[in-house]
Amino acid sequence: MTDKNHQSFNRQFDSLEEFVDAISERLQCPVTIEDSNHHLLAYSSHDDGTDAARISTIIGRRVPEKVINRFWKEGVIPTLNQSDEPLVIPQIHDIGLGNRVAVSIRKNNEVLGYIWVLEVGRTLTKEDLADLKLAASKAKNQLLQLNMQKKKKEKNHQELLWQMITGDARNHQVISEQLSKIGINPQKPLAVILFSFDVMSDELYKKLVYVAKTTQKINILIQTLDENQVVFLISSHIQNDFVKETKDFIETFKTQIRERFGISQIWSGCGYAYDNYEWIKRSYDEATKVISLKQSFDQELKSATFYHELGIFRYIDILQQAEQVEDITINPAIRKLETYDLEHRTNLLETLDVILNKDGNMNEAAKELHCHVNTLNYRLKRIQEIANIQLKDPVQKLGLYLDMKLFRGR
Amino acid sequence: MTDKNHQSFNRQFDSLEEFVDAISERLQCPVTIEDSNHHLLAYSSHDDGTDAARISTIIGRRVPEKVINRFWKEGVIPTLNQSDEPLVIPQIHDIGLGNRVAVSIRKNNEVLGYIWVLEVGRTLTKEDLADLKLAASKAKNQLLQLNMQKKKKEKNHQELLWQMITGDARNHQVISEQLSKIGINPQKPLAVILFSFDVMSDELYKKLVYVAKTTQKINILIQTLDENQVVFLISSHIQNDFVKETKDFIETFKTQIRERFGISQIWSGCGYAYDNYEWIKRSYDEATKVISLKQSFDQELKSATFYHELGIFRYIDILQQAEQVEDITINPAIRKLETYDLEHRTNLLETLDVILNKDGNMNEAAKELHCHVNTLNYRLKRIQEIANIQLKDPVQKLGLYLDMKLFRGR
DNA sequence: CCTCCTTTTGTGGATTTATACTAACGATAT
DNA sequence: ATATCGTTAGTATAAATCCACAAAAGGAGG
Repeated sequence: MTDKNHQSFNRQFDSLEEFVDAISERLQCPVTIEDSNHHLLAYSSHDDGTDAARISTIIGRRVPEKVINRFWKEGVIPTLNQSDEPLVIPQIHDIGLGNRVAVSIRKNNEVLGYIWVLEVGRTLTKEDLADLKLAASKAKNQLLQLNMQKKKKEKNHQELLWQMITGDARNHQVISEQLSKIGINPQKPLAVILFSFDVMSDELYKKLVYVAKTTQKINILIQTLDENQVVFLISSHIQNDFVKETKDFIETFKTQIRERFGISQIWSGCGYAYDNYEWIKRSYDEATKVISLKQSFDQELKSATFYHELGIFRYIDILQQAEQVEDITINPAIRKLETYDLEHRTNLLETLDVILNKDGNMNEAAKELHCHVNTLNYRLKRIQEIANIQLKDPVQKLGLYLDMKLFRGR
Repeated sequence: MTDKNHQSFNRQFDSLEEFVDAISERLQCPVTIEDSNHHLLAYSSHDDGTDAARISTIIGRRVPEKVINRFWKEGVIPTLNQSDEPLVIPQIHDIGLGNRVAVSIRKNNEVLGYIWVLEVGRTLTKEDLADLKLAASKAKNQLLQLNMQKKKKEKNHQELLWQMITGDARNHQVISEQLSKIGINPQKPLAVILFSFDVMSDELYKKLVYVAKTTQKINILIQTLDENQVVFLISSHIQNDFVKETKDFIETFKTQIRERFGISQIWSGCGYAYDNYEWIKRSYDEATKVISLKQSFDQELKSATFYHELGIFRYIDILQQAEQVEDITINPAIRKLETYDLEHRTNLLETLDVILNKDGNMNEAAKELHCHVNTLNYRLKRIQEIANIQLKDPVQKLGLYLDMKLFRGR
């Protein structure tokens, strides 16, 4: 490294832009600095050749999701996260990435961001790489400062989120103003998503937020941690797209958490998106209920993400409480089937349960029970005879369905 | 009338049997005496010729239901009830009735019973008829005495019934013993049937009990009146037959009340039949709930008679109460359809309701809505788009069904 | 052992249901 | 007026469901 360069990295920079230009000048290549979430912090201005990925990054002010994802799959980001050495990355043509070199900006073990150098026209020498490493260590101070501001801001955001979900902030107007004050002005319906984990740590939480924010499938306004639960406040565009996009997000999120960190036991739930911000608490409560009910009825609710998809199970706990108080007897039909099953070593009650779960679709039910459709039809006939019920009558059918669920809960 | 005869009717008779033999002797025909419910009280012993109906009556200790029914249809019994004149009834061959003469035994306007004279070998003269009328007036005293015993017995019965349905008598053993004490020893499951009327009077109550007892479709152990409601304690044979027979009884009962007294607004309900007599109160409560729910959901529950046939509606009121307390919002799907209906002058909400009531049977639903099946399919598709729901998912479908019912209750 | 009863599985044919495509109509906007 | 959209029906065809019947397997009890 030359003295000149050494000095140039040591001097005071007014801004990150000046700094990135200095690196670019030294290496004679386009340079980009990102934060730990791959959001663009600064990019060198005097760039002759730039690849598609860099253009997208600059335009979108963040690295495109598919690029991040690819870097994860290729092991690039994990490697960067684990060392402060520059990493040479060969070009990946199909997503428009030229040859580049990257290094993480870090304080001890915490990654604060990344410097990316695009190798345009030349290949970096060992000396260049050493200087790049030096530059990364110099960038640390700048990013630390930014990071502290960000953390402070986030604290404010989180406090507001807590006020909203605990019901402390009750007035739509007030909430809206406070959101504006901290730079969030959605003018859109807001909803709460929850993810619940078996274990939780500060480190894991950071990873989760990182993944959630980098999937870019959805607009996360505020996030926070509540014991083992991650709370996201999100904004929707149009109601219908919102549902689809959110489901997509949750799907991707879970997949990536599983692939990248090997965690597959994740419960998720999402409340309605409400225009009126008074109801964000309700959205949170709904998301909570989704999770707790999915934990109790994982089979029945495995395709449910939203509160409205809980269907009949929204009422289950109300009824269970009332049942206990009023001491209503178990439906005699169920009791009779139970007795019959015991006496004849049959499984009519389970059969009925499956039929009800499949809403009378005998083919599906037969598949699940590994028996012939006709067998199932025969059993159904017997069930109706024995239990003295009429499944053709929707009223009785629904009643039995509920009874079965309530019955199971004992 | 001869002095001899006159005297013979005036003398003291030790029993109704002696009395009926005296009439038979005088008229030279078989004679039968029934109480007001057509139960056999006495019959003449020295009978040469007897028709099928009389044999059945004597064997069964009461007049067969089809005979009673026929006499009502022919206007015989109404006529007898309205006058104290003997009535000559031509033979009705198809139910085995020969020629006969009947007269009501009455005290003022109250009918206490009937005397039947079978015209075997001879036809009664005017003089015979006058003597028969005299005999009827003499029988009054005997029947009045019987009637008073019966009423007293009934009072005891009713008191026990009240103890059971109010829960005063809690112990199975005790109830069973008390039933035995008053001559009822069913050793069978017992249930409560209720009939509720818009108006009620002592006279109507008597008529109702008369009809209920004479249909002979079911074994009524005790009956009583509770404001506008008639309460029957009934015993069952086998569970399955019980349901069928009871439904049959209720059907017949309502038909006859309508045909004979022109009353068609009748609510009915029946509780389970319980082995354990502690639960007779529960049977009563169930019957009460059947009636009140049928009054609220007459369309949905028009085929329901028994508590177990209430299906999902058993839970409706629990949920409605909880809804009020917790102030749960109306399902957004319903709200959206409502809005859409208003803006486009459509009936999607009603359409959904019918589809749900018909449990997804599009043909039936189309019939009810007077539209083409394809139209309905199209509407369903639109409904699912607009409301963002998925009726293929049974969980959502059931949830919506409940929401619609709860929603309607506002 | 056989017999009776329940249960399972299979077959064939009638009926119902699902789906795609099309014609037609009326309201609304251009 | 013309085009477009949402709506209603009709037809045709494939898919499924339903139903009656029969063969066969397994168990309980004599």
